[in-house]
Amino acid sequence: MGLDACAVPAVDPERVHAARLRLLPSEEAQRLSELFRLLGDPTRVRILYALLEVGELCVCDLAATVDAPETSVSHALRLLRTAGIVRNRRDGRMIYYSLDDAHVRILLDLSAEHLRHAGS
Amino acid sequence: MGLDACAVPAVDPERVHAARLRLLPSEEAQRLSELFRLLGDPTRVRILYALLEVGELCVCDLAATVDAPETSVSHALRLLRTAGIVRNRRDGRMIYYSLDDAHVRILLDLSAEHLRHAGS
DNA sequence: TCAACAGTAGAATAGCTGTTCATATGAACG
DNA sequence: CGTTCATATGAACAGCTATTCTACTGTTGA
Repeated sequence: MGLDACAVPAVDPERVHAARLRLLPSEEAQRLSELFRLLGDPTRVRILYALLEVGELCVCDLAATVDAPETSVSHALRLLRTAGIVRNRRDGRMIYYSLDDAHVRILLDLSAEHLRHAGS
Repeated sequence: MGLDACAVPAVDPERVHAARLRLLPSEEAQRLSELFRLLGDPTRVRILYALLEVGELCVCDLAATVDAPETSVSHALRLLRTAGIVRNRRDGRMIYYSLDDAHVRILLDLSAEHLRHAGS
């Protein structure tokens, strides 16, 4: 069914074929890796956990919380916002951020849980 | 309790203090982000999903499965092995890889599940 | 209207990262 | 032994990315 375009010689073609049938499509792997990549930065992870714990914070308080310069936090937030992971709301001169993705929230929750229980 | 070292002015110091108390330690944020960073590459994600589905594959068959050059796959596997995410086993001239981290397995499972159900 | 403030946006830079090529290891097999 | 096969390793290079500095926008309040 047109799944064979491998330029690499296989040792066990049968197993490879089975694997390729069950493997997630490369487009989804792409999207998933992009999500993980966004979580792959200490500042962004701390920002997300702060939002997970507190619910909503303005940029200034987020910066104070994760102890990073405001500009840096703002840049991080833009990436997360573009990806639909966080959402913002203006109130006066302040802009409040919060989580906006149930998927990510579960991922963070699960990971925090495992950090607490496992050594690694 | 020595949690205050923020060079950033806070608007709502009380909320910031509460957030800082509940925030995961920066060392754990570091480790967690390193894990996510390893998952933040399409080739590595596909390798891991192939192993998740099939259980065990040699480098050659992994390369055929994810359709990437063997050298590239080998490099990716070294990163994952160093991080304790995969394990290898020699059998003759072939080396078989498999998942070696329950935490990561759950993360992958959960993410695949959400990819199937949600649009994003 | 003007100054102060919260945040955004852009450019520049330095460090990291994935890929590729070339070479090395180590096991099988004649 | 020597060749072949499966994989690992190291170096080099190009592209990406996080950070910083600077300048800008939009809001408040006098």
